[in-house]
Amino acid sequence: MYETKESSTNQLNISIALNKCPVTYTLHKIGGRWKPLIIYHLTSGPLRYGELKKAIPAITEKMLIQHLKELEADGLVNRKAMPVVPPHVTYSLTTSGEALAPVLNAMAAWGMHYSKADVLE
Amino acid sequence: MYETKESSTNQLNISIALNKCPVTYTLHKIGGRWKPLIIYHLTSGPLRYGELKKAIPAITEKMLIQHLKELEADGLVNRKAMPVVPPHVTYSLTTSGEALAPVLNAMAAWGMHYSKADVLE
DNA sequence: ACTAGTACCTACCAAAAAGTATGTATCTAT
DNA sequence: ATAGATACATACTTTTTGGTAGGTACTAGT
Repeated sequence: MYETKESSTNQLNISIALNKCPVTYTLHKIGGRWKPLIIYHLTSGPLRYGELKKAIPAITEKMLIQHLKELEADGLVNRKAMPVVPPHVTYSLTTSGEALAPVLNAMAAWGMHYSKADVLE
Repeated sequence: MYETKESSTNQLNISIALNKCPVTYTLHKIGGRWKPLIIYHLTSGPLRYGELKKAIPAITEKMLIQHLKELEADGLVNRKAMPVVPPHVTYSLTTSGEALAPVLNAMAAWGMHYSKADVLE
């Protein structure tokens, strides 16, 4: 009939793909719904949490902060908190975050070229 | 307490992100677990279904064919079936699929550089 | 005492992506 | 008649990602 494995291979497969393919690795780091946009906005300089929120109106605070935490944990983004009240926190790209520029440019170029009349799908 | 919206904004947000960000668009096209690997294997020339399967042992047939269908629908991959028995089907990159090369190269370069001692996470 | 401002946190739920198991068609060779 | 080869299809489940709704802390200003 139908038996299910105790532990799925999902996590395993992630690391297989990560190990086999540096592209998958990169994809894994920038692959959240709003991560490219966040990184893009930070390329022109550090921004405060609230400024990022304003720059990406459709994002919820939960997703914004979740993505920021992940980007920070992945070493792409720096968080700098000033111990004042009300809080003042700025986010900026790290060296490896800035090194993504050529990647993002290549992706943007391809995307702009091949998304003609296709975006509304 | 807890009320739920009739229709979630998930789909809406996808298209917002896609429209705002060509990088997100590109990400959307190559963003399946095994898609980069599939595309990579096709860069050296057309392959049969079974050859792709052998090239990526960890992938299940369901995911392989699902990704191939999506890549085909997205215009990145061509499917050519010979009406013989047993079936003989080859997959190859389209022009836009081949145009991903610089994107994948940039991603691979970044990935290889920044994944040192990090892959085992 | 109360409100405003900033940057979060958390419990819960929904939707999407990935994985498991099994089945199908067709012809050739045995 | 049966098995082998090839390229799928499909029903169902699990895992991950994203969204909703609400709350917190801390101080300054009124």
